[in-house]
Amino acid sequence: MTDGTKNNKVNMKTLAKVLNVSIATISKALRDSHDIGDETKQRVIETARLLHYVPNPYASSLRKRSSNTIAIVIPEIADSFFSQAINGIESIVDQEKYHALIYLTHDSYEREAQMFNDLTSGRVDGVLMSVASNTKDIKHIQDLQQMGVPIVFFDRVCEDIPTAKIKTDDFNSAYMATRHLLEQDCKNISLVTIEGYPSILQAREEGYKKALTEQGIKPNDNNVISCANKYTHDNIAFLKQHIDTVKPDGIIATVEHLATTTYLACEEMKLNIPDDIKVVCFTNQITASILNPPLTTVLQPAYEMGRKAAELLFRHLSGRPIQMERENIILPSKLVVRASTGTV
Amino acid sequence: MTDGTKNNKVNMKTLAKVLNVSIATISKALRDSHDIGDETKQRVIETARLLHYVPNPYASSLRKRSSNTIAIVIPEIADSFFSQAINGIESIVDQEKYHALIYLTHDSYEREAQMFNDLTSGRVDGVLMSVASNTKDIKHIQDLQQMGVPIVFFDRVCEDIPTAKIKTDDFNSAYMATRHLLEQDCKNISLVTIEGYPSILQAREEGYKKALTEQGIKPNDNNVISCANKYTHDNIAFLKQHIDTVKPDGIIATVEHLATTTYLACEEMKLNIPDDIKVVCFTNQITASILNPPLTTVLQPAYEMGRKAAELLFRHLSGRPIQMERENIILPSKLVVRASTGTV
DNA sequence: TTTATTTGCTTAAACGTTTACCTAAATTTC
DNA sequence: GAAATTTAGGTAAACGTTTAAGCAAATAAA
Repeated sequence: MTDGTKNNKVNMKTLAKVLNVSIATISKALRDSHDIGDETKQRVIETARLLHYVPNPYASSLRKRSSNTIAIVIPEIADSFFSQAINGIESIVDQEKYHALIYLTHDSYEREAQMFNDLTSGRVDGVLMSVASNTKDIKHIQDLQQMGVPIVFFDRVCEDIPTAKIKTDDFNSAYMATRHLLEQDCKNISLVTIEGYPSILQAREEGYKKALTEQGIKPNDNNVISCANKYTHDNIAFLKQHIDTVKPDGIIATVEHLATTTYLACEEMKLNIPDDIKVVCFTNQITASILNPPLTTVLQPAYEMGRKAAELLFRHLSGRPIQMERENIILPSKLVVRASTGTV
Repeated sequence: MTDGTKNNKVNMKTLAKVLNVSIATISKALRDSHDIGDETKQRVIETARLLHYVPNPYASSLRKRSSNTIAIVIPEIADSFFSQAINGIESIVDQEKYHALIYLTHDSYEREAQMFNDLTSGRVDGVLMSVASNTKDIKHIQDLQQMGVPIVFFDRVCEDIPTAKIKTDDFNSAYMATRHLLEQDCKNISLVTIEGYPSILQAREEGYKKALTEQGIKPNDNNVISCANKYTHDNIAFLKQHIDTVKPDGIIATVEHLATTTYLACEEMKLNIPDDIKVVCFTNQITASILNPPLTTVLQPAYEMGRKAAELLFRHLSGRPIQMERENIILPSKLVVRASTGTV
């Protein structure tokens, strides 16, 4: 049976035999080495094309001790921020003719540590990552870095690792969001966040508190509620209970999936947004503008952050390394005001 | 300077030296070969752990001619369907201790063909893919398959390639969606779709037409409008013009980003959904239920499709290959009725 | 002319595994 | 107790590249 089994793979040996030159000549010709004459180069390139030669990446990586591959390590993917960030990353990876391995930690430290241990093998030339929210012990990250693998953090950075970081101004945008609610006459603003506390959520909480304090409002721990970090009905019930007891007139939801949670909780409680309660959410969902009512959002520059992170990594990778730890870039988020925080 | 340069990498040679055995013994011990005594195995495993030995994947892949890696080739990623599908895929990839390379075609045949040409190198053991909408020439796919690389299609399948396919019932769900609109008394239903026509959109169009025909309504080409396949303001203008001239009382939007387009077009034209015009959209966005008004959707089993596709691929990969071309799985989509198609 | 340099290619080792084949000792079988 | 088998390892080749080192012929410099 003439089935599709891995057949007649053409490699450098094949080309060498066909052209009656050495394997080294093939290799050098294809890499456009100065060692090889123009005419020979042309002949090699031509027959390589003719025979559909494609270099074996594993042989090449083994020998060169570099893989033309990076890892993208993120908590989750079904999230507008991360999928848009990947788009940004991909735009650079593609341009650099690199390859991207994708790893989801599901926000678990254990998985993250395990993945990092694997990456220790030399599988990738660099890592772009958003750390898991419950990662406290950072030894796995330090270990990988010590092996010489460059890491660039984006969004959920790890402050204790000296390397490039692409962040957005979480503190400030939470501050602005809270200010906005205060200006809309909210007196009792709750922050709906998630447990585990990645540092960005910490920053958002602090921005929120700063805005309150500035207005002479003493932040109350009862106004901060921590949900599970996934979209679940339990969160809705939990939030309803919070609203019932604390009776906030404004809510800041710190992560994307809490938008739906908040809206559904309000709907079930027959609370009108924005009349009874005003809502702002950190989200990149394009549907924000067609929600009921349109949702005021803190929009993160996801694509740009991914792109910038990748750019930095490749700048470090190609040519001489740069001083990664000095790159600490903050791209601004944007408060997009819509009907959920007032009459438009 | 004691900086983090690729240092003291511990490999099998190191272990062999430390334990005073041959490299072969190390290799066999770690793979739990029958050739090695239990005591030696333990010693090897122990020191490997102690010295943080992690096998070099490139050496291993080169020698074994298999990579423990698959490719995920999809048109785009900032789309709920695809990101949820990736979640499903990842659940299996992780379990099988495989690695996943991600490639975005941006719906371009040229990119897709180029990627497939690269994959010819043996970089991956298998491919999970959703084909680009403008892919007509399928030689690149055939070539890869002929090299012995198994391919599983999901969602946007290529019917002419004999291999496993995971689809959803596009024809039927479009039929059901149209029926639903008809039952809600729509008389003039438009289909808003995209140019390029992947086969699934073809199926959706046919389901739509079937439902109309059944009700004695002759499908009119004027009722089918093709937008650009990305979220753009031009699409909104284009759709507004369509609504203005054709005056549909029902709209079926065949891809996710057209939901926002449709809602915004209606809003700008001061058309009330569902009173003036009813809307159904194929989308997996969780915000559908909190839109203004909540959107009736055709919800695809994205996670399950990704998972199933990966399962099939790995069933083929591990153990004896299966008859891939006989696997043609159809997972049902679900029509979730909400306020956008009537009074709830 | 002789010597130095450049050009264009070859040889062979290396990257870190895996595995077919070999071997010597220990054990079993008869 | 001799022969057969099993056990526990070792040797070396192979996977497909890249590259340092070498070398003969051609060219340039002296």
